[in-house]
Amino acid sequence: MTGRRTRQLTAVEAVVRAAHDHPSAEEVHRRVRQTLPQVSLGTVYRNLQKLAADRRLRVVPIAGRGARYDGMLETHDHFLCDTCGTVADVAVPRRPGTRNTRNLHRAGYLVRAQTVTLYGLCPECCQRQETMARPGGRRDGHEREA
Amino acid sequence: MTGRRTRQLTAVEAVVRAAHDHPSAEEVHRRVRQTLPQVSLGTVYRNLQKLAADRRLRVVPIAGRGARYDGMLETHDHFLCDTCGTVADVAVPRRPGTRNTRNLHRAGYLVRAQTVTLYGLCPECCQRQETMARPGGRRDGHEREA
DNA sequence: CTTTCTGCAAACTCTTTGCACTCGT
DNA sequence: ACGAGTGCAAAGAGTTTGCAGAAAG
Repeated sequence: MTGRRTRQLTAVEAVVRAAHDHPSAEEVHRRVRQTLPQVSLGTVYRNLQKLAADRRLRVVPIAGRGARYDGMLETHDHFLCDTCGTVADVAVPRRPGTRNTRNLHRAGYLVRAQTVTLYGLCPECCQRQETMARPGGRRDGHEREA
Repeated sequence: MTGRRTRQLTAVEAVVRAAHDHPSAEEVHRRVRQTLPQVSLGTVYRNLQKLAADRRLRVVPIAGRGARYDGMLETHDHFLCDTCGTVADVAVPRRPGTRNTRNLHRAGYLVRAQTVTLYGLCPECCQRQETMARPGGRRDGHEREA
């Protein structure tokens, strides 16, 4: 499954690895173009897929709208802001024992990886909401936004 | 944000609540039609959105392809099979307060919910793969964490 | 030289939306 | 009766794919 090392593949991997935000495919395309101005979006998608299949990057699925890509391979988790939609890397320390998945193993599952995803408000949005919260005004956190 | 109780809304909620698999919007539409034959897909989407906003169901985002809906509101987690793509409810017991979201709170995050998603092979696919693995046959060397 | 990969554009899938009409309240 | 909700169909967003030509091995 190794395939050829084309400059497009190399560039896509470099971009994802260098990115500290969690870029969408379209965003990766934009960045790759700074080096290889005429790469096509289709090629970016193909290479992202290939890298994901080879486990050289992670795919972070987001509700509704498309996926995000994450070059960080070490174990870490994600925080998704309800309001602004940004994805942040967070460390949710867990015990190394993986005692939790033991009963799954017994049930016949083969657990390859696990992700913790947290939902809520990021510091910025949290503060903004606090500022808007006025006595008498009722607030409730509904995700919307586009 | 309550809105009107239309028969479409009621039917969509009933279907999602009754479902034990994790149906896609299209699948929900198919099922709702058994009761209300001429509901439109658009309406199903609108009602699924509304129910999600009111937190009367959960949205389970899947990589690449569309979202799945889950009527089970109690805390539980999901297992995604790498091969067949099915979503299964699993119980990953955790200690109530012990998760270290405390440092996130300190950092200014407001954590509303958290999900654990496990990836790997479901019992069926696990067995199928075992059967195919022959001595001398190449191994697909993707062993990663647990 | 062969085979895989690319660019392009069209096709596809999933989801959202504008509009006129319907039906809860 | 008023306006939120609906059906329909068309538009949007995101992703995949067929094909002729380019380029990695």
